[in-house]
Amino acid sequence: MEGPSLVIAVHELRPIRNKKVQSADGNSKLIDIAKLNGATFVEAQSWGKHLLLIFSNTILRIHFLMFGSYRIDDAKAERVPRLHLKFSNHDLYFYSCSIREISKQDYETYDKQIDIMSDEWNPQRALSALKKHTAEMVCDVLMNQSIFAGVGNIIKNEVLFRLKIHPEKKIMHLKNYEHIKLVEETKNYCEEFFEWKVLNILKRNWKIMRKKNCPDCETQLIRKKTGQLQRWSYFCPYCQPAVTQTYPTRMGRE
DNA sequence: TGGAATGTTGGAAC
DNA sequence: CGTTCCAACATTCC
Repeated sequence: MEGPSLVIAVHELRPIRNKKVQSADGNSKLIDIAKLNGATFVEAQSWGKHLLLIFSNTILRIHFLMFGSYRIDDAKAERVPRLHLKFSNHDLYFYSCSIREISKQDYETYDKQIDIMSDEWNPQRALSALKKHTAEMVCDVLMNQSIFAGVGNIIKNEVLFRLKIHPEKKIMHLKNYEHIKLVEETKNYCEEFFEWKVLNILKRNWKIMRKKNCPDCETQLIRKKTGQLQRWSYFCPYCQPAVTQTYPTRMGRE
């Protein structure tokens, strides 16, 4: 789950704000579930890919990783939730996610300026951070959660295609204007991701993610695990040429 | 239908 | 002891 989806989660949890936990259960091992009984759920907040549940007596940090999910009322059949909270008006379920309790001090170290979905997100900080990671591949830097908190693999691939940048290009090999575009377009795409996700039309707006051919030139896309993170990159070898590579022949032309 | 995939972590290995 | 690497986890989708 990527940053924009977390913002949606926060919104969906608004009706439960300031409600008392009537009962709590689940199979989460790392938290003291009993402690939540009788506590008041104050509100949810997000930071990057973290969902923070603020209670009267503690703060839980939820990370959905690849397969995590949540449900309001509509429990999944035959599945034990990591955490289930019963309120007077709703039931809240979290599945296959990582849940941890964090301290007030941990909470205060969250820096909104690097959360791509925050109103306080600071593009200048991201830009100067790029200059500290010049020897790294752009695919890794975009997914670096201490630079672009909330950016995930979908956003990475879609942004790089929009900018026609090869995922394995090093930051130092990008032009100055490309550095600026990278920061700007990542924010833009995140906002669009959010809108599409709300309307349930995210996937149909993917240009390159899990596609076979380039939407612009029909060239067969490359699908490769790239960078230190070894996450799947989808890219067009024609539209997003590598630094040293010679341009491949455009499909349909010789 | 099996394999791929919106991700991070903890600990082994060096 | 610091850094790097990789297995583990878990579930939906096509």
